[in-house]
Amino acid sequence: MARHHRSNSRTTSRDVAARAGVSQPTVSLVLSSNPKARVASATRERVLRAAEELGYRPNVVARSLVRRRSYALGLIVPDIGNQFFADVVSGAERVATEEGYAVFLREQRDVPLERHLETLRARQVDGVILDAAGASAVPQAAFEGLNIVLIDQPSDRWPGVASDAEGAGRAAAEHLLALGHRRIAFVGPSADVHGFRMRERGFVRALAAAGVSLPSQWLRRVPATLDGGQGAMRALLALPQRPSAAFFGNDLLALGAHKACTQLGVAIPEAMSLVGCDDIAFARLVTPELTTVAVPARELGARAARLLVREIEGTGGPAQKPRPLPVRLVVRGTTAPYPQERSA
Amino acid sequence: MARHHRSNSRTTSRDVAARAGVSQPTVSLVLSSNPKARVASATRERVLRAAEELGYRPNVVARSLVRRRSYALGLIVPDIGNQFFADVVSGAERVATEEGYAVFLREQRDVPLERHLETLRARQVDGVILDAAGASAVPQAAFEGLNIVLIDQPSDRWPGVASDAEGAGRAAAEHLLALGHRRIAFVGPSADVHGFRMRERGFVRALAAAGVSLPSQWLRRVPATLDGGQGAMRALLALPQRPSAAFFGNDLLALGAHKACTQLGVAIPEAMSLVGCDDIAFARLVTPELTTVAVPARELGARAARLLVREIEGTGGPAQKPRPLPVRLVVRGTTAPYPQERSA
DNA sequence: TTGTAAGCGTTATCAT
DNA sequence: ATGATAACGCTTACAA
Repeated sequence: MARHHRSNSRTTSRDVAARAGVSQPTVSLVLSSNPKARVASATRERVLRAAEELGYRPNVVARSLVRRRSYALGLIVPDIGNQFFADVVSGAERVATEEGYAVFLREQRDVPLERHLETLRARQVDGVILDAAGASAVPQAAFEGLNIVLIDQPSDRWPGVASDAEGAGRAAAEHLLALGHRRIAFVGPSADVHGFRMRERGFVRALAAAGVSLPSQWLRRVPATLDGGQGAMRALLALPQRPSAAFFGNDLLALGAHKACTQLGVAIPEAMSLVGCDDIAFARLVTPELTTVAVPARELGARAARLLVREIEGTGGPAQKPRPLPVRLVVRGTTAPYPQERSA
Repeated sequence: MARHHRSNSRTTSRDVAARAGVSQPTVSLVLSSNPKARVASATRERVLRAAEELGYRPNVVARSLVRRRSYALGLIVPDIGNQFFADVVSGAERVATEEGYAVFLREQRDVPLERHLETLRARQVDGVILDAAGASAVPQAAFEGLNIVLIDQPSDRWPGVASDAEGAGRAAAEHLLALGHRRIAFVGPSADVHGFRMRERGFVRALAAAGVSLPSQWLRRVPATLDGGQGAMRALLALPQRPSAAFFGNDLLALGAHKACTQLGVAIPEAMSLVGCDDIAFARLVTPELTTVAVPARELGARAARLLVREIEGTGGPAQKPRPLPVRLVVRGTTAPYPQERSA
């Protein structure tokens, strides 16, 4: 194997050209693997060898400038600390890398979405994936000339991917109903995120379809955290009329509730059935393990990236509306038949 | 407020120049806020207004090409799904953004470190943060001409930041010893990561200093996951000679062990004391809550980014060796005095 | 103080 | 098949 002089990126296509005894554009022709440009296999060999020997790596920045394509994507998520979003990021990053795109990661936190879009645009990203960001609240101008893909947030302006959030809620409700529960609570995130609203809607509708009502004191909105879920369950348990089961907008909430029950000596699932949503790894940590609705977070990220790349490159059909990714009820230990119905 | 024509990034400094009636370099001079270039405040005003009106955003790619600085950082972590690394990423991203740098996120997974470095270099990143990657196993050439900062992985070639891993192990040991435990196990990740080895070393040394030995059947190495911890604890409990307490290389392992004890009816902390390490959010989920050693993951990421930027920009002192970030023992519910010693 | 010119490292359009 | 030549949008001397 040839000895590399320096894999230093200061080596330019000029250097390679000099060493191979060809012109600089020829080097570009050889290495960019432009299909419509044939080059004599003899010179091709010489160029490749020279490049190899010099450890040449094309300067992507220069390429971006002239091609007006950066082969870079922006990825904006609310909170990387949340396992669910971490998985989305992981999936998106993998696909993007496979497709030859690099990804600029942004956490929303206190920076307004608009600013993120601005700075990403300044970096000439070819597109942006927005996960659960309040895209509708931002002036159109901010998106001008940007390829956008939304995750869990339908829009008729931009394409997107989503899980079957309504189906998730429905699956949870039907599971609980089938077990004989009729006094069922719902605990949802206070954040106004479309996916969460849909989970709630699917749940509420399925209850209604079964003739089961959801009184307001059993419908609680709290921050989507462990503490939020814990507080909500405490409140529920303090009610004169306790529910016998509850569905939660995500696993964090459900796990918080799980803890509240354990602390207060409320037996799970005998005295209280719990259903979460997402199926994060920690759902199996608690005892009994959490019954939940599995949502394919990584797959969501992966598809978003794939969709965006397709959009950028103009490949793929004419914006075929992708149907939501299916969710799957995972029955574990936190749900049991409603006590009174056992004889049935 | 003036009406923007289009905040489209196709607006170039030329357009601004035309509208302001100045030459293009003048626009550059005004907007790049180059200190050593004074421009008449009248023209400055005109330029700024024109830029504002056209919604001009400088093309960072073009700037990168000529400055030979991309104001972009690479950030390579083993696994974003791991809460700890997610926090590191979050901290690093925040600081980088504050300092005007964008970050390319890379998950190691199956892609070899060398490849990541290569593609990041092709993108002209100004530096790379490497978290718990096997940097020493990679040929020097891969790092040639790259600014590197290591996290939790000391090296005399590159600067880095680390937590006081040895102190973490020591703190855990001293806590357990103070409670009267003498039969103490250690469960560590099988992965050969420096930080983990140091946690182990601190732990083992503190035991030795107290005259307590760690027989080999109480020292277990398993994958750093919930399942790994669960399996390790099962094995420990199956031993003819059970330990009365155990320290774990990270919280995932400890939580897995927690679950194993619960499943097998081993009372925590009465029959088994557990100490984790990291203090991830889920440490408080279980009942009783996990005693652990808190490691400032976000701060680690933040400092790494700060250090890298300093290195890149040549500011800051001459590579002052930063001391490890302090860790803190958080005593919660999984540790109790050794039964026999209660009378003392 | 400001305009002119050169060049960053590529790709792309021509001639040859 | 390959080599000039001209961009891409910006920064940075150097003139004017």
